[in-house]
Amino acid sequence: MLTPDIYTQIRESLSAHGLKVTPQRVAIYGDVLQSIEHPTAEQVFANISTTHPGISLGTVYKTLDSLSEKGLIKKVKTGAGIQRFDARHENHHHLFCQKTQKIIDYTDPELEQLIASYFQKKKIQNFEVSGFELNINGEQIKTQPNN
Amino acid sequence: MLTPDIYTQIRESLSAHGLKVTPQRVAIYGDVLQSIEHPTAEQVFANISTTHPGISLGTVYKTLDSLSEKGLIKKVKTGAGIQRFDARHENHHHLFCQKTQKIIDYTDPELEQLIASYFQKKKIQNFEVSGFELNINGEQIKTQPNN
DNA sequence: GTGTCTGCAAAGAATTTGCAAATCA
DNA sequence: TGATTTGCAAATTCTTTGCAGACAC
Repeated sequence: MLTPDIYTQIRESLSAHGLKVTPQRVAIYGDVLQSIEHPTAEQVFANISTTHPGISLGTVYKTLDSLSEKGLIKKVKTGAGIQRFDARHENHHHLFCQKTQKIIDYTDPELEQLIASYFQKKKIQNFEVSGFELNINGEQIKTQPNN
Repeated sequence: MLTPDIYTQIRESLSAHGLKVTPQRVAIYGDVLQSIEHPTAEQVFANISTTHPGISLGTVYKTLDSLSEKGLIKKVKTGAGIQRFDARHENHHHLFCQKTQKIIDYTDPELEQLIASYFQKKKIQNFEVSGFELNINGEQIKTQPNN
């Protein structure tokens, strides 16, 4: 659950990016922000339908689009034909679990630094690098539960 | 243009993966192999329609699916809701041009080595890494033409 | 007030599915 | 011959669009 104070930040952020502050937008942005699931439009819609019964799926699509246009959220690069969204701003990477199809955030300043410094010294011909994300493929493994 | 000998390899490869060798499959796999564009199903369909006038788009979808199931090709992770395919086997990464939406292959053994050795020493909790791809975002820049 | 945003429903893409006929092994 | 694969068309799924009324500023 998000604290009220975060909703204040959401409102300010929308406003600062020239987007009118509507309950729908606050709810949608808030949901993506708090979600660790990298939700699809449908999932966001399902999540906020409980608190915003009247909301329409079209609005969710439009809003996710506006938010990603303004850079408040990002479209996650997946190999499937469905779009998923991510609201984290810091550089981070994604673990793709091939078994469960889950996408898990992965952050490590060391990795960040490692790749960034690679690009600093290595210039790619005819291409100006503005950022990067690492897709890490593999499988989630269960730790032995202590029964 | 692919040499006839590569078509032989395609046939053997299909066969070795338990897929029956049909003209359609050979054409589709061949097209993805030779394409540097990371084509969509529609693009493959358009490309091979000239040489295989009767082919159906549904077949292209089914075949791309079979091929990627067998690991002969891969679905490229993009941020858009359209699937694109890649037939390269060696580890390689992708440059995403934000201006033209083009996807360009990028290979560098040094980068490969850099990240691989990172994962060797750094274990991620509850996750077994089987591979990785780096998405490099930025813009293609024109080299000054010598006018 | 005025321009933007929402909800709805319809349209449009992209992809999948079912099945009879054709094809490969 | 028998199992797979194809082509076709219909069905689904995902996403976008247009527009009238509602809302934010």
